[in-house]
Amino acid sequence: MDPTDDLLNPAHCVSHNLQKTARVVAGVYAGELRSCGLSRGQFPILQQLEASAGGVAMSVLAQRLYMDRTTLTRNLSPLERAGLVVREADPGDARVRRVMITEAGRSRLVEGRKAWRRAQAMTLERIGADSWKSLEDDLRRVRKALS
Amino acid sequence: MDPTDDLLNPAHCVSHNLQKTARVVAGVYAGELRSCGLSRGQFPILQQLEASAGGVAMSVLAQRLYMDRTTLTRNLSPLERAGLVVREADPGDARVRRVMITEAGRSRLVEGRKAWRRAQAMTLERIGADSWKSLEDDLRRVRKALS
DNA sequence: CCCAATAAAGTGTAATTACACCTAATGGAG
DNA sequence: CTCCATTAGGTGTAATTACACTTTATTGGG
Repeated sequence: MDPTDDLLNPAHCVSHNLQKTARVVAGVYAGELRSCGLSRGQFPILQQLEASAGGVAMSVLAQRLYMDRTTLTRNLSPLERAGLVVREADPGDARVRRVMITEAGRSRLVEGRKAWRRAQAMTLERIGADSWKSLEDDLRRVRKALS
Repeated sequence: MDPTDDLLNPAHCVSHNLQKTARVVAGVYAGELRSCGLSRGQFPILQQLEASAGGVAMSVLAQRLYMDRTTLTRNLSPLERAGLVVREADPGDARVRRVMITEAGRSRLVEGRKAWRRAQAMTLERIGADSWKSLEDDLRRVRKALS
């Protein structure tokens, strides 16, 4: 008997298991980040932008975040309204819009990282650092295998 | 040096790693389920309702799905509009609304499970069934540890 | 019995997600 | 140089997520 037969039961759904675990974990981070006015989705965007000197094109940023490009467009709106990022035309290619973090964005990130670190430390303590190390590798493998 | 120091770097964020992996995987399932008119979020709800004979209270259903109760309220709207579920008052407690799957919901689930099984088989083939077995256990442990 | 604490559920608002579709700019084939 | 396939990006629409707040019903202490 094929041992994967058991896994073809909806209770073992890869998508739903990841989804609901992500929801539970996101709650911890959202709770800490709220104190500095950042949402769980905004922090990774700013974090990625800080590491991208000179700005980065929408499509490239979306790929790095494993995010749909149109989702990123919507998610940047509140950040732009808050003055934490700017979008400006690329001098070499008029189709490209380069996204950049502002000074206000950088200083918000300083606060954000403190909150994030509390959430990460809290989470690691509860699930175990070693446990997370192997889980993180497994998740990376899953993304690589499917994209 | 504390080996968890390295994990306190935003690149190792538990929340974001789970979130982006969930997004990638969800794409596979959404692609297959679209053919039968169910979204990635609707399938687990119907699946859970089919296993709950006699209907189930909103709060209980939300807990079983590791979902916020108010999120569930919104997610049931399209399902109710489509006639796949009904909400009716509990005879014993007027505060409680029992959610039930309809006949139309059950027959949609028959189609949904075929689509789901394709997505699950496709995913397992790419990430490896053994790999998923241990990952599934780890994810369950994470949920248990945080909720 | 009465009322305050608790519990179940919905609503306002806003962010997150993404498919289908649209516009505009680029660049290569002829 | 022209034309059109390709690429970058935004918009319409709709589902997903969840906090703060409200409403309604139950229940337990006095």
